Amino acid sequence: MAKYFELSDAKRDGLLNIGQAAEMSGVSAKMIRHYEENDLIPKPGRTGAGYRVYNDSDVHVLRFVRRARDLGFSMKEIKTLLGLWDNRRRASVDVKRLALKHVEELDAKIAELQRMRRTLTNLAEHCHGDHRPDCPILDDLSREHH
Amino acid sequence: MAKYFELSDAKRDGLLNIGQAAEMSGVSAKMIRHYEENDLIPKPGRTGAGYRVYNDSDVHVLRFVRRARDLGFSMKEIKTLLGLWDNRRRASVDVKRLALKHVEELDAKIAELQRMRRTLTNLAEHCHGDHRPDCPILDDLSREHH
DNA sequence: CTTGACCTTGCCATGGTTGGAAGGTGCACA
DNA sequence: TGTGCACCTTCCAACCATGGCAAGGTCAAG
Repeated sequence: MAKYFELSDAKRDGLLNIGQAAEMSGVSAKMIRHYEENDLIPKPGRTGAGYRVYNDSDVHVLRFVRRARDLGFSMKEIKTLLGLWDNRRRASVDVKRLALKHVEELDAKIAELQRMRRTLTNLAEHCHGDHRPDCPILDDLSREHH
Repeated sequence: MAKYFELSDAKRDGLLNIGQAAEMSGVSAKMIRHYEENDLIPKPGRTGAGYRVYNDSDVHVLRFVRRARDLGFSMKEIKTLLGLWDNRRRASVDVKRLALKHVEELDAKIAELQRMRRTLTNLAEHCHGDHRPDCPILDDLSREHH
C-alpha cells in the first residue's frame, strides 16, 4: 500500500488519474467517485495532494462495472457480481442464476412496454390527426379504466 | 370560488376528501398532492379546516392522469395532454403527434431491453451453471467492449 | 371525553446520473 | 517568477415518481 507523493511519479509507473481512468474505462469521473463512495469499487491510491491514482486492475474493474450497467444490472446486482468475480471458489451456478433472474426482469419490463405500445398505437390509429377537435386518444384517457 | 366551511356541508354536496378522491381515481393521496404541487392539476377547494375537497370534474382529471401514467407518459407530457384536453380549439393532430412520439420512445426502450436480454441469454446459455469456477458471463463482463 | 381514522405539512429515501460551486494542484509558456 | 488553463478535490442539489414517517389538527362514533 505504498503512497505516491507526486503525480509525475505515479504516471511514470503507468498509473492514471481519474480523468484518464474515466476515458479508458468508459465510466465518467463523476460516476467513478460515486461507485467508490458506495463501496462498489475498491478505494484507489492517492497522491500526496489527494489525487486518486488508478492501476490497470482498477480500470479492469471499472470496465466490468460499465459493461454490467450496459446490460442493465443494478448497482446492487453489480456488487454481487463483483463479489462472485473476486471469489476464487465462486460457483458459476450463482452467476447464472443472477443472470437468468435479470433476464426475467427484462422480460417483465419488455412486456409492460409492449402493452403500453399496443394500446397507444391502437388509439393513434383511430385518431384523425387533423384539426378537428375530436380525438379518441383524449377520449380514452378521460374515460374509466379499472 | 365558494369556500366550504364544513366538511359535512361539502359531502352533502357530493364532494370528496382526498382519500375518497384517491380511491375513486386510483391515484394515491400522496400523488394527488404531488400533482397539485407541480401544477399538473388545478388546486381543489378547501374546507375551513384546510381539508381538500374534490368534485366530479377533479376526479375526472385525476383519472385522466392515472391512465396517462399507466401508458407511460411523463408528468411533463401529461401536462401537455391536459392542456390539449382543456383546449376547445385543440387539434387532434397535436395529440396524435405526442402519442406517436411516445410510441417511438417506447420502441426505443423495448429495443434496448431486448438487446440486453439477447446478450444476457446468450451468455447464460454458455454458462455451465455448475460448481466449476469458469463462467463465460463473468469473462464477458471483464473483457473489453467498445 | 376518548378513540381511531382521517387530514395537514414537511422532510427523507430510493436509483443512476448529471450539474454546479468553491477551492487546490499540475504544468506549459512567457 | 507569474499567469493561465485544465484538471483535480469535496459538497450540495436536481431530476422523476413514489413511498414512508413524524407531528399535529379534525372529524365522527361510541
